[in-house]
Amino acid sequence: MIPEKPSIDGLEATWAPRWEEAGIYRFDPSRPATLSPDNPREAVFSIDTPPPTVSGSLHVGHLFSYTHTDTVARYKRMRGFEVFYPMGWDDNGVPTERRVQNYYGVGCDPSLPYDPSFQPPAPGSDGRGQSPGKEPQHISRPNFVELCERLTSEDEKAFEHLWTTLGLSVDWSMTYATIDERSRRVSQRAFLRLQEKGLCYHAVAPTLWDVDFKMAVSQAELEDRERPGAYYRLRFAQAGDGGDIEIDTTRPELLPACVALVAHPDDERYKPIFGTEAVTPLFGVTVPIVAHTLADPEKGTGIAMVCTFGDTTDVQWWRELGLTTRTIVQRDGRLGEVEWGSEGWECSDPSIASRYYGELYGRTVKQAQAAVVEMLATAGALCGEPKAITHPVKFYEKGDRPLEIVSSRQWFVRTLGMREELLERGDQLAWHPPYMLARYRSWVEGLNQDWNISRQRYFGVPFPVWYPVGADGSLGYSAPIFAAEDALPVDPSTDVPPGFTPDQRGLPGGFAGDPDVMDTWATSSLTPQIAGRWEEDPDLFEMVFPMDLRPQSHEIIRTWLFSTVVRSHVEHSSLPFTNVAISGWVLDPDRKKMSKSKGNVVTPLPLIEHHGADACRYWAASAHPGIDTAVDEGQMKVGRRLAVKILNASRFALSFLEEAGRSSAEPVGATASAPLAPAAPLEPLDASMLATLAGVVEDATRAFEAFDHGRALERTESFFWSFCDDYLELVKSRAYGEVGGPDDQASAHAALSAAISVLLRLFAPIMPFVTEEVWSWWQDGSVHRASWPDPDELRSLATGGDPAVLATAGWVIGAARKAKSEAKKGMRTPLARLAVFAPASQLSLVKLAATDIAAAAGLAGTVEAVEGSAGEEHRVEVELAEEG
RNA sequence: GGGCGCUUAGCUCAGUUGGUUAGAGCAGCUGGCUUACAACCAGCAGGUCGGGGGUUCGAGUCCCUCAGCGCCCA
Repeated sequence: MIPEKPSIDGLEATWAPRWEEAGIYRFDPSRPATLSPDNPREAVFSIDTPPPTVSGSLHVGHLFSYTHTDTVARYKRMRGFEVFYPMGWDDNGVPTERRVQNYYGVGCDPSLPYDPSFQPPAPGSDGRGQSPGKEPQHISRPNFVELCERLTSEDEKAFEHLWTTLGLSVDWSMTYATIDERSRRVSQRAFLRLQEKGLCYHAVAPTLWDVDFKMAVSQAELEDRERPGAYYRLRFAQAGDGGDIEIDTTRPELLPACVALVAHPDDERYKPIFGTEAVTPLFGVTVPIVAHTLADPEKGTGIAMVCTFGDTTDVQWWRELGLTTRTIVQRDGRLGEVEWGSEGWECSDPSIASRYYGELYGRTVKQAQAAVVEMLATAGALCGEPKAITHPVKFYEKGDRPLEIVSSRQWFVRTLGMREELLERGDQLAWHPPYMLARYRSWVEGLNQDWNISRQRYFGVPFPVWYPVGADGSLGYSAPIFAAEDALPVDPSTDVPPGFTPDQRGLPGGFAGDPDVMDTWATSSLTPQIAGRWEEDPDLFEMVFPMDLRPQSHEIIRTWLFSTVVRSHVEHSSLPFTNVAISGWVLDPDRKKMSKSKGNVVTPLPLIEHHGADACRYWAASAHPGIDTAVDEGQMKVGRRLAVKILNASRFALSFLEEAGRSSAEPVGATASAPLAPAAPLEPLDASMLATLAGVVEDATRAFEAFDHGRALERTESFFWSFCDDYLELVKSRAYGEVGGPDDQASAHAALSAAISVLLRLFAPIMPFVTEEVWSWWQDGSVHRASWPDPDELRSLATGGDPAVLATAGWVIGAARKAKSEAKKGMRTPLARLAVFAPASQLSLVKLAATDIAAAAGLAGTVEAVEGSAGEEHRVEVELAEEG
């Protein structure tokens, strides 16, 4: 049944619930074995969905990149694959934790036991928690996690609403969250496996540290930011003969932590003094003068002071040169206590050093810098004026103050040792677009520290580890107690290790839980294992792993992609997925990067409400893989117009079938279930159109196989518009039965229904709503479970079809339209004469469609075909009929 | 500092191994209520393909170089 006045408005609300009810996107684990008994894996297309951070806000970038993936999922489903397309929620991590703390006015204390009767304080009226200054209520980690789960389930609803309105074809029965029980179990199991393989270790080491979050940060979470600074030139004394050495530093406040001076081994200026010693100004500490190739002779005076620790180069020098450690910066970013003269802090005069240091103790690094500079100036150890510079400073990507490097106990994964293998894995992966591999390679090549997976936070997956408490109350870090795999997931803050009783917690001879949680990437690096139910549903895991597709954006290649490759490499000796499709960023309409601080973030739902989901998807799908794209409502309007056109053109083409008295059950379309078999051979024009369409199907198929939905759409769309402008106009009269006989009319009807059937299926992955709506008028089942069009089937229908016939006929009626338009007449104006001047080969094409051309052009007589000599320009002469 | 990408009409972008006169949409202009569509349709106009050099019978496309923008890494 074709509605009288079809509309694209409201299709989302109609179809999204019907799809869910009918379960047409449900993954059927029994089907792959039916499709491919020898290797069920081959019948599956699995997608490692990016779990969005649910405590973050909805962003038009979500609409953009998830549409890309959905077009591929829909395409593969139509190709006959059983598509595994779950959704995940990334709730684990710092953003959620902060939100919960503010919202409920609570703080987490992992030393507290779980309180089953705990009720959260009422959230603040504005959702921002308790009144400022009020001391947060301290609660146990499990209680805190419950609050996080309560709040994130609200956020998840907003995302789910967006996804269903957008028409994502995910299987909602497979949804996971990165903090749910399975994710915790999988993360802990994978951690224990790392431990067994010796690929994970626990150590006190220099650690990148955010002084506000009071949390370790991994190399992957670093961000360089250009900050103003200054070079201060400090005068050191040479030990012994009393000469001076001048060094430039941007961090004079670390002078008390100086452990050496370093210059390049080839630097002639310093060669003579390598192996000798220098004395620090103010504090009188004797430090060695050493050589290392990382010292830059061009920088400052070419000799630098090494402090523990000012930056990652200091760490490298300290490690490779075997230097001593003098720690002054504490975890709160303030300078800690130092007992000058004690072991490790030997100096020429402890009382002087203590006096100077007294000015610095307890201050922030920034305050200490001002103080130390003043003291240096007074002491005459500062050479000249500070030289202002702008330089890159390392920050935690979510942090506000520069990172410090402190010594702390952390869990590390041994990634440095597997650099070569990881580079090989990157080469084995199919990258779309291919050049994104370079980002992975440059990241892996630049690794300079093992992956720190522990975070001093609460809302994350705990380490399944306890430590024995010694008789003196100290923790036995060298003898950690690991949970048994079959007990997972555990929370060591409430669960008790094997062989202990709850009352032994924290007591000498008892145990204590590891207080840290895993880095959020340590969990999300396992999304293929979590979604695929690793070791919990082996049949499923076999069918979906390694995943076929990992869609993601380019800024998390070094985090999500890298860490997922690491986990799969060490646990499964394989890639976690075979293809990665990288989406570009969405830029604001002025092509600027969107950010909250700029206030230019566009939210997606209003766009869908205004333009329709198909229109928004059209805009998103128009983008090519990896290319940054500006929000363009103009393109959405174009998409909306296309959707309306699909509706109207289909209504027109299909109306002939209804008029001819066919029911929807009859074989009217070239579908797999009902292949079209016309009674007589098709008219040349009809066969030409279908042959052209067969080529379009091939192009679109090739594009989708390369994950290039933009190209597939472009080819389909451009054919569709010429189909509407030229073919529909040419065939109209014959389809109405105004010209030609019953066979000619039947040919038109057959070609129209075949074309609409194919076009709807080509558009279905991109515009699921309007195509489903039209499909429902005349076909059984969902277009999204129909088979992808087959070019060979189309060609067999269009036997002998020559695409040139339609192209030529279109050129001729285009000339007629142009003549009418230039004469400022309406398109219905009849023609007195239409003559085509062209070589014989082209004229024969014109003759094949002459009747349709005459009818479409409004020509009463016949088309004149005049053979031109070779080299003569092809042209069409048109005379309009006299008025009246 | 090293690397990657981009630069084509006023705007947003196509242009797949080099091959007729470089395409589309939007915006603009001129027309048309046409029996699918006026939230529509038809037509027109608009480009020395970032600059320079090279390879080639032939370059938007390949090579070199320079510039601008963006990103990645250090």
